[in-house]
Amino acid sequence: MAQKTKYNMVKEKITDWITSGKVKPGEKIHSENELVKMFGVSRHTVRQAVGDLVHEGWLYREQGAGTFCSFRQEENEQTVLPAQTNGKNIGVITTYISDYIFPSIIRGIESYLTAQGYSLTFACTDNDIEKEKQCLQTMLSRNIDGLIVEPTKSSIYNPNIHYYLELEQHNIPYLMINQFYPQLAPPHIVVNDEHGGYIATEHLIKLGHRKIIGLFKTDDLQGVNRMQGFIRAFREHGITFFPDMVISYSTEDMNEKVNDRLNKFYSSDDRPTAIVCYNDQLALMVLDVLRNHQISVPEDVSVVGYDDSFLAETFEVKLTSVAHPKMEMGIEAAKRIVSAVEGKDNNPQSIIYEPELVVRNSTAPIKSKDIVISQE
Amino acid sequence: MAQKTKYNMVKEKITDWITSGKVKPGEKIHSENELVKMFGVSRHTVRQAVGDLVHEGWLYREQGAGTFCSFRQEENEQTVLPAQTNGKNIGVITTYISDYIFPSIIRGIESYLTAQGYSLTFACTDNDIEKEKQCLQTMLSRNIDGLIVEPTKSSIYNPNIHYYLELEQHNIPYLMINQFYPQLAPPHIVVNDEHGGYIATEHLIKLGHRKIIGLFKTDDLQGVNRMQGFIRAFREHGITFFPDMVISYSTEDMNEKVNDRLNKFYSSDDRPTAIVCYNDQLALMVLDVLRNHQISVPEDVSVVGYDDSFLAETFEVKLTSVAHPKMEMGIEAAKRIVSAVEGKDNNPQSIIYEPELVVRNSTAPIKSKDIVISQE
DNA sequence: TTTAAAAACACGTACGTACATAAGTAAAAA
DNA sequence: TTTTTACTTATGTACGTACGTGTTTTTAAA
Repeated sequence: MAQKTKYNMVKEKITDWITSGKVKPGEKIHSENELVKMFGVSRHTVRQAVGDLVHEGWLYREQGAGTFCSFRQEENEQTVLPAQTNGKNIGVITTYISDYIFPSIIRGIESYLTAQGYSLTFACTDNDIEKEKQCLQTMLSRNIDGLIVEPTKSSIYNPNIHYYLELEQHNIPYLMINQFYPQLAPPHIVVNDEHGGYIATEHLIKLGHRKIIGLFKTDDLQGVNRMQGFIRAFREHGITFFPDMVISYSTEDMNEKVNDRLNKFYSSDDRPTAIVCYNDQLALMVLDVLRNHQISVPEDVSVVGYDDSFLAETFEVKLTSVAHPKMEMGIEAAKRIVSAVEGKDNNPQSIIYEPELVVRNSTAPIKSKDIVISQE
Repeated sequence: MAQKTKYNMVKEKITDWITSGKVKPGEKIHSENELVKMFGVSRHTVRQAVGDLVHEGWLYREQGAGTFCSFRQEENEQTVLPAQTNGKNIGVITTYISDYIFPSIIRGIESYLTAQGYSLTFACTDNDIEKEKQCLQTMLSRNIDGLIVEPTKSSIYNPNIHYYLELEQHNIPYLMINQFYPQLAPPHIVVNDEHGGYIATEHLIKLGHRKIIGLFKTDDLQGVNRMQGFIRAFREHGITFFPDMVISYSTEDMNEKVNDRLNKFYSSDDRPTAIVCYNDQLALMVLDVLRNHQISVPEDVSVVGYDDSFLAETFEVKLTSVAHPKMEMGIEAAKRIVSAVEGKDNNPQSIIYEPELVVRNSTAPIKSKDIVISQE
């Protein structure tokens, strides 16, 4: 993960010496000038590398004598924060708690943390940047040892970046779930939403549908990615894509916008034969609108949801939906933050889950009368 | 102490700004180039000074934006754990988080606590007594200042009572939500579930139904109370009540028991004309079973749910359901625990919300052919 | 008015030099 | 042999330059 700057490469080499046992605690490492010659970099660069390692506790310097390997690398992380004897505290910040999908993630996190004797401090932002700021401040002023965040409005610029930088300064590990801010490039656990949008759309294309519309929430990256997968499916299958086939909305204008556009579509003759939805909850809304127009699913129109929530199973039409491991993601997030907090894994790796399509009754092959002459 | 090197002098000046309050947490300090001019030193020197202060936790840098004052300077001088001056910590223990109904209560609690600068430590028990014990232990070992609990399996004897007694010993206020252990008689915020069960049943009786069955989860007091209301409605309207009209189940055997009994009913000739459900989620299950038997709602059978959740509104048949103020309960719980923690109200009063019936499309007057000769 | 490109700005990396200060070493003096 | 001195080597401080990368503001175009 560390960028491949020269000083980072020097740092890596030196830490390698230590971890491999080539240099033992208390032993002198090569002098700055020697390192300059060895790595072919300037003394400034060597000093930056060594200086960093001194701060991180790997080495210590003695003027006039040399630079030496530290005796206690174990205590690297413990130098800043005082030891909290019994069980640590992990912060969790999410956007919505009422959304039917988050409870399973939070439940995953909670179950693992409690089992480990950790406690969980919780806050949610309602997808409001001002509230996110407040939550981060509260978390920082508490003695949290790690943080799991679902970023707020991740598709637009986020002004709260410096709070995350400060977490790094204090050596408090954090990871992002569901989405992440590209500017920070933190460890993250996400679903490959682009692929999810793609397979949902591809499924419909393979059933013969051409007039497919997509409904996506675009104030978070999840929605934007699903939309991109939607569009890619058109391109890769050589199907003409018209911009008005995508309806994007934000949390605030969801109700009006989706209703309006959908009603417009189904009042005209240019009716789509399939609809890809941002999530299952939206799919329910769509089904409700369709019912009001006396349009039956899947006979007249196919509908695909996303999340494979319990809603997909309990509805009158069982929803075809894109599935991803919700609870596992929570557990995995908890596991990684715990091992990061315990210093077992200073640079947790990211995971990208590949979603899968669960086909149910809401999608069907296109009816012969609806087939349009291919325009390619 | 510090040698009078140039970079030490720059460091001193900058820390002065912070300690004197000239620069507040989160505020930007002068840029490196400005500092160069101000102190008449080179940029290298400024960078060394600022870099040191970043490592010491006074400042943090943001590439492209500037250098900012840190939010937690407390750690610089701190020797012991800071006495959590700002905002207290409230514990919340619930049974299930995935149940569609709890998120709104938790959201109510969270929104109020965050607005008050409080933080929320969360745990859930999965309705398991062993886990409840663990959660209570964790909460006690943390420095929580108040506790909101939804009791686990409140209808059977609870072996964790002494943890609550210990809370009282430590003068940590707590209150129970949704249910409460009668043995403790703590302040509680609940819905009058007995009345809820009563009005749901009364509604059906007034529509002419006599063969009414009730499905209730009886491992918590909520379900037991709703069932008692169900039975009282029969008695008060002078209608004979047969014990087999009630199907009681527990969390574990819900799926089999409900399905079995319901299938048995609808395979025989002794079909009920109305069903009272423990909650909306169960109502969905019931609707699914009915669909499989080609029984239509509300024409053939009326169904009443409980909770008035979003499920009631988005289904193909809009559910008649018993409504209670979910989010308000959370907010009210948070308000009361906060005033208890702040000593404004040492003995918070209990609230009992009276539920109301929301009539939608899933209930209808009994069809004439189904009317049975009254037996009174 | 909105949007997009360009410029200005701020921190990040990397090179160079010079001299200071502390520690160890070897040669010279006591 | 011991002590002093000078030299060498090591890190420490401090100056300079240049260009990279990301953010913010300004400007110009649509």
